[in-house]
Amino acid sequence: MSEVQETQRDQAAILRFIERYAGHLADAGMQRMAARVFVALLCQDSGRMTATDMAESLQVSPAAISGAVRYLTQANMVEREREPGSRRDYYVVKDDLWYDVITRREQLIHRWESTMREGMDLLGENTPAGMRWKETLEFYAFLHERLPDVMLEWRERRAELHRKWGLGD
Amino acid sequence: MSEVQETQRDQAAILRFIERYAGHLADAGMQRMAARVFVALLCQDSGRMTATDMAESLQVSPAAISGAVRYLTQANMVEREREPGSRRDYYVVKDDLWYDVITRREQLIHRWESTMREGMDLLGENTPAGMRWKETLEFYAFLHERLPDVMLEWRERRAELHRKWGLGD
DNA sequence: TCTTAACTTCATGATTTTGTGAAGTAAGTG
DNA sequence: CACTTACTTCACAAAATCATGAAGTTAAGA
Repeated sequence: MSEVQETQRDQAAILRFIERYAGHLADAGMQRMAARVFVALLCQDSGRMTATDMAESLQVSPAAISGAVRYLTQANMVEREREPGSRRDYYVVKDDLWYDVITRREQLIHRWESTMREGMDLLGENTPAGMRWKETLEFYAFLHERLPDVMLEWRERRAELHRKWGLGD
Repeated sequence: MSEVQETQRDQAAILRFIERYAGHLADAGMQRMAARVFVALLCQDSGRMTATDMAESLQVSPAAISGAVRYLTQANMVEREREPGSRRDYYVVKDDLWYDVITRREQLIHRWESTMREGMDLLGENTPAGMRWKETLEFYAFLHERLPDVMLEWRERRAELHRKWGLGD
């Protein structure tokens, strides 16, 4: 036990952690494999991995990785990078990850607006049910209006933390 | 066409709307049947329905409703009410629905904290990967701290709208 | 007490989702 | 111009999820 270097990581434990946290994300509606890949990426110091690395460390087929990274890039949670003169794709998590994730999700919800408006019209704008949808539209408008400020506030807090942690922004 | 009363609702269209909006919620990770039941409830003037009503209007079995309302009550999106001296359960959506839904979801995420902390420790608090989880913990702490204010702000905005719409708060 | 209505639970079948292996495409490398 | 590596697509099988009917439970009402 004492012979193990302190900086050496317990890979098995990290894999279990990946499964556990990916499970949380899956509970919240994310595809399981995409969640695994995403969390695995978050556990890399570099925040970068090739598809081959992922397949190997998660013990799944390259095909599964292919599907997962398509989901993640479409959801804008991960970016694909290719070094010139190489066939190897690197997938990388953004620097200010949560800013992007939240902003994205808000945009998704914003696309439900037209459906809600239709519901309101069908039920009648001045009926109790119609007004419930009207209020819902107002709620999403409120979020759409207010969230950017809050996320900006986060950016400031984050910059401050990085200063404190000696990361030089 | 002109013989139809203006206040009469197009039930078929409303059912299609229910399916459509429930589909959005399902995309966001909610169980399909629970989403249907929830949206159906939102389309009632009273915001209340019995399980039997739901089964009938959505054309599904009582068993499916039973499962869906269990999900919804556990997720605190809907409340069960029983009138004394009756065997009929009414399910009802809260008045300030979105306040509760958002607050709930935030609480759910808060429960992931211990998992995240474990990840941070496994990776080493001072490694780049460990610091990413540290930052994530800070982000959720930020939300936990900031969201209540924002939702309170929503309550004020809502009260104002209700005044404008003549709903007397 | 017996009947009936309201709801739940459970086993089952159907559908959907997920991950795989195999085949295919594309792009560096010798 | 072949060879190899990196990745994607596709058909299929395994697994998970979903909704149902049937049986069970509880409680009101006769």
